[in-house]
Amino acid sequence: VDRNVTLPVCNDCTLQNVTLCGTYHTAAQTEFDALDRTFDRFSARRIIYRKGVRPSSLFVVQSGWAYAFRVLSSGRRHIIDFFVPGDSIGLHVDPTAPLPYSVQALTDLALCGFTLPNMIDQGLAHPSFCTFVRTRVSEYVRMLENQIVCVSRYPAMPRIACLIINLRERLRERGLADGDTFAFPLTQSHIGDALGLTAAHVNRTLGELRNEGILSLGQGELTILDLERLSELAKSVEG
Amino acid sequence: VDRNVTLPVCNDCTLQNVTLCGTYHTAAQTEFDALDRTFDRFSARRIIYRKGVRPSSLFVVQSGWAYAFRVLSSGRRHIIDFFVPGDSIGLHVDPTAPLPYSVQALTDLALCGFTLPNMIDQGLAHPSFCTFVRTRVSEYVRMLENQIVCVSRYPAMPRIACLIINLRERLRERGLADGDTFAFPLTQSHIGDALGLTAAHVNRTLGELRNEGILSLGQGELTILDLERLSELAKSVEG
DNA sequence: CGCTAACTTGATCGACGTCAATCGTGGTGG
DNA sequence: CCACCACGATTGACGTCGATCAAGTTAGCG
Repeated sequence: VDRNVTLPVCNDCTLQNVTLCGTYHTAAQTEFDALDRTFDRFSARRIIYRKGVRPSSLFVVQSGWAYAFRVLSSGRRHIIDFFVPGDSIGLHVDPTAPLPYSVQALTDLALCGFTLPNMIDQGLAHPSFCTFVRTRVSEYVRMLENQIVCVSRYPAMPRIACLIINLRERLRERGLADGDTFAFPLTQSHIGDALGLTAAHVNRTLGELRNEGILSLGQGELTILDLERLSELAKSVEG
Repeated sequence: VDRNVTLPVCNDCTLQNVTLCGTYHTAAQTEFDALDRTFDRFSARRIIYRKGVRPSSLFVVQSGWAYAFRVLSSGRRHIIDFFVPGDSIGLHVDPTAPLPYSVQALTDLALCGFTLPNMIDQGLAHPSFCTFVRTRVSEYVRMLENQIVCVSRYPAMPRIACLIINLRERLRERGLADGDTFAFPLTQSHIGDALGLTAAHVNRTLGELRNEGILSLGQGELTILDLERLSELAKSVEG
């Protein structure tokens, strides 16, 4: 963990319009400046939170990807959610309870950190912050509900299509996609562990998508070649 | 829908210690009494909320069961959650957004209703109410995350064991279980639609549980005969 | 005493897991 | 510069869980 003394300037942050901290900063700048703030770098594979600890900070991802996961009693890993730049780590959890999952850096990662629970408690006094939190949480709940439908009822192809469409959406919202091309650091194991599939089967399914000319994938970059058909595959999931 | 003029007296409510409204009532009785309150009865199978509408009331279940569901494009139903007495209907959703699911009465149902969003907005001024809401929501989030792991990684037996153990827990918290016997109005289709299984397969799996002497089930009542082994089957799920 | 919803059971089939081997590639040390 | 290694991608053979389809059977209900 590399903790810098010099904090980045929020006004220069390209994500300020989509982040929790940006919302707070806009709502009450002087109060925000008084917060206990850090800027941390984690290298890929580094564990950021370990399941069972009480979270001490809320992190906002500035760059890089991370993911929340559990290790099942069978030893297999289950990935609950991915974090991309702009996302908050630790927003949907009860800050007074032990974390129900671990969080690991998927790529090199830069995080803005804020001490809990002060940050939330103070922030909630501001309506715009409050709305932001409520919206994110109910968005996350809807996402989880969708995910349950997806993994419990649909075969591999729509699950994968759905994951890719969702990530595309999130990355585009944050200005991190160049048309239908974007960074995609997930391995096939990550995809499998997130969707309840084996890496072998993910491979076969991705192969099919490539053969059909629906997407191309390599060098940590994904390009959707035929959004029409990919959406078609994914949209059976929407209830 | 049968809307009574005479409201039940909260002080007589056997669930007041576990409900959202009970918490509010305790925190601020006169303010609570000024709320716009209703008491509604729905007969079994009646639709309470239809997906896509903006919820106008928050309901607290006084007696009976309900469930939240979506209809998939294939025409199949997916059950997202069950509501038992003491649960709030409409607590985890964004009250300003259209509902992401429909809600249907599973048995005859009695609900205490409160107009939204006033009830939430006013209530949040009280710390105990606020804590209650936050705890319920993060509980629900944890439950959804568990459910994703459950349905995406485990075969039918642990899924069913897990569902039964969870319902047992919730009913016991509310004093609605007589030892390990409790009301169980779900049909095998309900179970299947909640767990991503077909009714036929649920039937075979329940048959196994019965043959093994782990539980008995009939007449809308379930008895856990061997909690030890049932927990064993379910606990592979805990991450 | 029909009628319907729910439960039960059997036969067959397909998607996906498992296991195992191979290939490709980037990083590392000699 | 090259041998080596580890991790990820790829591919094949085979087995299994649960879906599907199709009968029955039971139970509640007017």
